[in-house]
Amino acid sequence: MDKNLGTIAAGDRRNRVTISDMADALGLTKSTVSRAMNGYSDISEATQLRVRRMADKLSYQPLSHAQAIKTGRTRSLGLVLKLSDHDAQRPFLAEFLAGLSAGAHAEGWTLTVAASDSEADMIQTFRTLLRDGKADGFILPRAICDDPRVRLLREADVPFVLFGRQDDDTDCVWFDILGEDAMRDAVAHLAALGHKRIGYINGGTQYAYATLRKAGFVQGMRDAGLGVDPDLMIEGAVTSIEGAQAARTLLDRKTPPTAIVCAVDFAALGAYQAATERGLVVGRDVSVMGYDGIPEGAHADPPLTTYAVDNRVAGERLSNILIRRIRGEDPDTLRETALARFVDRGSTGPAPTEQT
Amino acid sequence: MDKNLGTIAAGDRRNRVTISDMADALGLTKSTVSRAMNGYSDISEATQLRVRRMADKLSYQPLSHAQAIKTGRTRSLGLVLKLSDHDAQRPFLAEFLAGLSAGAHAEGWTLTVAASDSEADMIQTFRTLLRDGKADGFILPRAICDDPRVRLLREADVPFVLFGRQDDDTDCVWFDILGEDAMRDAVAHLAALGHKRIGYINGGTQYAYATLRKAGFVQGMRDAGLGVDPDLMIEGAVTSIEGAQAARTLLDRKTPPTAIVCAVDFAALGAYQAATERGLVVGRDVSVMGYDGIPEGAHADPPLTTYAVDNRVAGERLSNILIRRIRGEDPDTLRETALARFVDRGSTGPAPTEQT
DNA sequence: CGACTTGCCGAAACCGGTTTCGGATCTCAC
DNA sequence: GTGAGATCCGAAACCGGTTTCGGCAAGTCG
Repeated sequence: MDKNLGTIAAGDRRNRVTISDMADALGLTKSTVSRAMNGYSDISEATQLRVRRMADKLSYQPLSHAQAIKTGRTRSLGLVLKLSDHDAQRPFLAEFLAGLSAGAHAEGWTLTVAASDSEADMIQTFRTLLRDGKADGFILPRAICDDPRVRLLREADVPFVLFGRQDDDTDCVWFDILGEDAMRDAVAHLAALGHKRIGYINGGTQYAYATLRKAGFVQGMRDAGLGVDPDLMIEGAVTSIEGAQAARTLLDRKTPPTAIVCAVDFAALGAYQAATERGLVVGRDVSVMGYDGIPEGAHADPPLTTYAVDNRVAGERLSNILIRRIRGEDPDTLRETALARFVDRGSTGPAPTEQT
Repeated sequence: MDKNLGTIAAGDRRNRVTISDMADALGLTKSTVSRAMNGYSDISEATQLRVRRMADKLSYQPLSHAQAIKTGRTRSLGLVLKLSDHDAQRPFLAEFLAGLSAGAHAEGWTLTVAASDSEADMIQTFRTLLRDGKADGFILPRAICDDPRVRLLREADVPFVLFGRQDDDTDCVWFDILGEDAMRDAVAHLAALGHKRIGYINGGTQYAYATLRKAGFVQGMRDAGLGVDPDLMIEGAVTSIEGAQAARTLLDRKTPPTAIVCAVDFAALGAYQAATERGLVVGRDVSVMGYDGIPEGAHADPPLTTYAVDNRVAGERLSNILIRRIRGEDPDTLRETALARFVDRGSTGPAPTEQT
């Protein structure tokens, strides 16, 4: 057992075990230790093993910024937040960060976070972070169509991973939740309850997910043998205000829907309000389903039936994928998806009997 | 004008301007350039100026991890989030991070973020980050009484800055919002509306702010010439559930309060629910005031009157203070406070006329 | 049995900075 | 005119790693 386990204070920076200590302890040279640690094939298996064993006996880990000066890489992942997105990502951010951090930490990496106000600012932030070697690759949350970040990083040949999918897959890895499956399932759920006129409130059309979820909804309608009425589909609601507005439009149609599927929970909560304004009881007079699993949904009245996304796991997977990408693994093996979890709460019910 | 402004891509890591380039361009040696950049007094004023001018002509900035290998410092700030806090800090996190990042960026620093599940894990995270030189100092959000993080960092002699205040100020710098002033002001506001029986729902007692805000409330009551009734004060409500519970207790007293001041917005929203359950209309039958300025408050019915905290500014100030602390400025000049902004919305009204 | 690989490791240069040490020049008093 | 300081900068070592290059010993082949 190592006895200096207790004194891991600041002074630790001084009596940190270095590669020279390793070399001395093993009777080898620095270069051999280094190449052994990095798995070079010109070091014998036996020596590699001996070095590795000594490494975790002395709990030696190369200083990332010491390696960086030669290799340019610091074992850190970059995350650049865009402020205008914040309203939307607010509920997820904490868990998402926790996941990212956990995924990075598991491999001995760290997470560098920056924020930017404008898009131009964001691009500049990427460049600075890269130039100063503060990040070896980037996590890009909220994939959007024809993403400027993707363009930048691709042409700069810098590794990145998307949260969300992208049309052009070349050299592009991602993790995503199958929102389209959720939307399809939502329709099936409602159809099973007897609903025939089902409205759909989509999210921001600039985001990649919007197209997918909408397609999922349409597919669900087809699967259920229901007609798709363009008049019952509205785009671009990501806040509860926008959701309320959209729901008002839907509920004021001549033949209003008996159920509304929302691509975003916030919009669904807005739909609650629109329904209440019209004297409709959610879950009885009109069914509402959301997607995201925001905590506010659980406390709404009635609790919102939705598809919950595990943002912690998403973060973990994203970090892991990005690290493997940076290490050079084949992009084609680095795309993952997961399913949203159906949370059946009180906001859906049997279709009200017709009484035109 | 520099012509390679367009090619700031990844290759930039190669044609980055180094200290040797600087030395060549100036006809000096690396050591002179280095000492000039760092303001050593054995370099003449004239030379320092010449070097600095060339530095921003070539836009030279020393590579932080190259300096780190000798100095041990990487110009990066550490932030360790504790997961169990997340529910509470969720609404603020995005803006807080944006502020921290902006404050760091303004000085050419970066932000390293980590998350931890347990407290033991958190301590370990601090140590790892320190040992690997991933952070030169830490921002500690949510100051708590007898903070274990403070103990650790203090004995390790690592710089840190608190968001919130601490009893023991020695070598300890902080930024804080004067919550006690807000609470005092809230009482004055209500007293001016004729309220005499005012309830108080405090936040988590382990947090430093709870003591302060409570004291502010008490002071406000005294200032208004009102008696402080311990039966109308409840501790430890940080969620809307806990707030509802506390408000129920208050509203079910023999002589219930006509107004309730909450140390935390979430609790105030819970109070809304408790009031509604009892057929009371918030803003008419009972006044409610909160603190924090969460966005949900603005959309509540009626919109919550509260004291808004600017978490972006807080983050900015915290970064700035920490950086100056790391640079060695006198701690006594590095403590700042700011005021919460009163947001008068619809949740308060004149005290109902007595009708016992 | 000698030449040619091959496997394995050491020596030394290098990365981009910082820091110690010492030496050249200049000033000034005596 | 000279010795003592003071001023200012260069030379070189150093930090903790990586990488290139070359050499030695063992194995292979004709």
